[in-house]
Amino acid sequence: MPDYNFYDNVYDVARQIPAGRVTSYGAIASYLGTKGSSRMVGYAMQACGSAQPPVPAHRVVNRQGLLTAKFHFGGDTMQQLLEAEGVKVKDDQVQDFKTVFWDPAVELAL
DNA sequence: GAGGTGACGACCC
DNA sequence: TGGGTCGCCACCT
Repeated sequence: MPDYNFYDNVYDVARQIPAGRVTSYGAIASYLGTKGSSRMVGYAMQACGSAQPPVPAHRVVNRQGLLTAKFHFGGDTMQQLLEAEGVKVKDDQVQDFKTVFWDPAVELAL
């Protein structure tokens, strides 16, 4: 791995999330080998606004499929974006979460 | 240089 | 089954 930092790694994985799919902070953290640092993933997302190209942070939710990031988007922006991609969102929670769940450790495995 | 913070997760009761 | 607490590690002040 080159000079890639933890943030860059998180961004890289998040940008690989296909539309209509979502993943969790822990899944990304685990894929990066820092599952214990799930917070770091979320923290990195906080700075995703400065990342280039922009990171689809709206496709990243917590382990419960809850739109925790929505609170930071500042409105229903996150839910609107997810629904626009085909992800059903109800009560700030992703419907059929396990179905639309995109695990980098599996999809990007090998 | 040290302390506090945080978009989470897992364990314990 | 649900709520509360601790741990984690990088970034900011």
